[in-house]
Amino acid sequence: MSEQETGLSESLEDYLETILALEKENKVARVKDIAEMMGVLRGSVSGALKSLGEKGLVNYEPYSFITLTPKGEAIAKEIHRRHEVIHDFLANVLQLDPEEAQETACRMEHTMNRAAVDRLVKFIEYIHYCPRTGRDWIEAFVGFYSKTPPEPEQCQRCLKEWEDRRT
Amino acid sequence: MSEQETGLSESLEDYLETILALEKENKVARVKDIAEMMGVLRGSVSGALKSLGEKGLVNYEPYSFITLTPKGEAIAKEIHRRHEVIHDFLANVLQLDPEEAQETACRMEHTMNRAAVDRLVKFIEYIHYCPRTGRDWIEAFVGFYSKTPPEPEQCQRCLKEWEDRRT
DNA sequence: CATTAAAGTTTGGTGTACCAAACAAATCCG
DNA sequence: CGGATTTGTTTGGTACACCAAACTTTAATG
Repeated sequence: MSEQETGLSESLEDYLETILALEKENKVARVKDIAEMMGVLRGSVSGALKSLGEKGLVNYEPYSFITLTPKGEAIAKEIHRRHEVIHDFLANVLQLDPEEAQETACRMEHTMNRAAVDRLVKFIEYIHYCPRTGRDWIEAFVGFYSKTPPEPEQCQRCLKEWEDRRT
Repeated sequence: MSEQETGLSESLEDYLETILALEKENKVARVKDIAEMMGVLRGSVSGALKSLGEKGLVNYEPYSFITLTPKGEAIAKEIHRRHEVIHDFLANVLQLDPEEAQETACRMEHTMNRAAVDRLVKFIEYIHYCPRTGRDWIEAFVGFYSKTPPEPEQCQRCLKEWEDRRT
């Protein structure tokens, strides 16, 4: 019981997310595929499924295919959504390289609750919506973080160019 | 060995961070204070200190006062820095309420590595440096997330007001 | 300085999450 | 069909992080 709102451990949240992905890909999840996708042995999966089954989050009988219950699916989808939002921010706003964004999102999805992620969604929307920011403002961020601090006049020039583009 | 770059568990990272805080406050850390600050029993602290001692991160002899080694201090300061950066983003950019920002930062500090936090620092700087954004742009975010999506003309009005302020 | 209280340690036990490897069931296909 | 292969389960064991409570050391003070 270490986690955020779901009352599940990171590990169990990951299992649900993985099962959701496999359900989409195939129709059901198989122990072997879960194990491969998560990089654990099949025995570990059996244990986790027993636990998720007892919590009413997966439909699981030994030797059966595995599907999410409505409750499990709701959690899986929420975690997956958190992952995507966070990944979007890391990759497209902060512009971390793809691999790093992916890995970091995998960890962060268990540490930001719904309220925080919702606010992050709004923030990303805000950047795109507000006429003062948007795509080109994000792109200009690359120049900011990769070069030494810009001269004030460089900012003025950039600002002027932007104003010209707006007319 | 579950964690980000330090090779330490979240738990051990938290111990280092707590010891750093206590060193600042008093001169050394005491088992009792660590336990209180972290909400664990003293016995748990002894175990953690043994582990940190073996790793060369704290100076620790049974019944002695506790201080960080240079190596331990470097890690503790880096974790603390991550906490502060993340907290700043959550509280002052996303504008989450203080308690939530605090708690979320405590969890996130273990999931973002140095590169990600460095980039986040740059991003926050960028918001304040770039003449198109800055303080008032952040403040206007409140209006964006608390009300229904703004009308385009509302954005135009807001933009005009900003341009007027700039002259 | 001797006793008591506070601080620190140790031991045994819990729950989680994993692995390794022996085992059982299901499936494949000659 | 029926053995071989694959897939899934179980069992025993490790590591971590904690608690509860017995115990030991240190410190406080009458």
